[in-house]
Amino acid sequence: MCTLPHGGENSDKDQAVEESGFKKGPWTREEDEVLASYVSIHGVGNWNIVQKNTGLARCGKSCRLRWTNHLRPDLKRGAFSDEEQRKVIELHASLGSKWAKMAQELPGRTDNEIKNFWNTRLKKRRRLGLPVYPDDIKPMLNDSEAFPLPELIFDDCNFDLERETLCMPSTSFGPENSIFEQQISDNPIMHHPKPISIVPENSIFEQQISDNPIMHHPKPISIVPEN
DNA sequence: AATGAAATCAACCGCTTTATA
DNA sequence: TTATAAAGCGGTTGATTTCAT
Repeated sequence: MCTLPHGGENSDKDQAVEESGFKKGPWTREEDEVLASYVSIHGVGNWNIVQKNTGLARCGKSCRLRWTNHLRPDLKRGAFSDEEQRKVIELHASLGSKWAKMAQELPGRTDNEIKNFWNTRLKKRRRLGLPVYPDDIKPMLNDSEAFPLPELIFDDCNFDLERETLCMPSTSFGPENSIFEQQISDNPIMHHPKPISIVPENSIFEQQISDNPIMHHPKPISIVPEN
């Protein structure tokens, strides 16, 4: 593990290299290029030897995270579509805070993205006193599992996904969830889509692919497990 | 235009799970 | 079977950006 002592950072964060020899903080374009090139040749995994083989001053954990969240060629980027938002809500209702599992159902999205999206949304809606779920989605988990913080939640409100507005509050919610189970079987959105490969416009990867011949990936990477 | 608040995003930390010798 | 390393995961933080006043 690349755990580092607290409070030991240099003032120049970008250039800071800790006692352990590993650098922290934002990745530079050059570091991204080194890591992406390495992965294109050797594939993913064995993150701890990346540093040894490339000279990157990053621990394996940091390399894995950077690849997973930013350099993977199949990442979507950009705002979540209405459909994706809806799916995140549905998945959260059924899984709770299982971000990695949720990411498996949303091709091109990372667990970190989904987590950030959800936390932002949750915070906003709590502040506005709006229900976390639209009225047609009931959480399968009990309140404390779905929402660790104590919270007054209105339910059975008509929720406009686009405008995020509360239309008509009525009753409180309970743990019953038969409606949701029905939705999973009825709703085509809930069936796993096929993995797609997208290279985001203006991404580092796009540029590398066009600039660098070794960036033509020998191994397609799927983030969605085969069913 | 300046400023503070809110939102967003990237990255780290620490714990858990899985793989391997 | 056990110990260790590696990988995975969720929570959290802090920097930056955007928005409102």
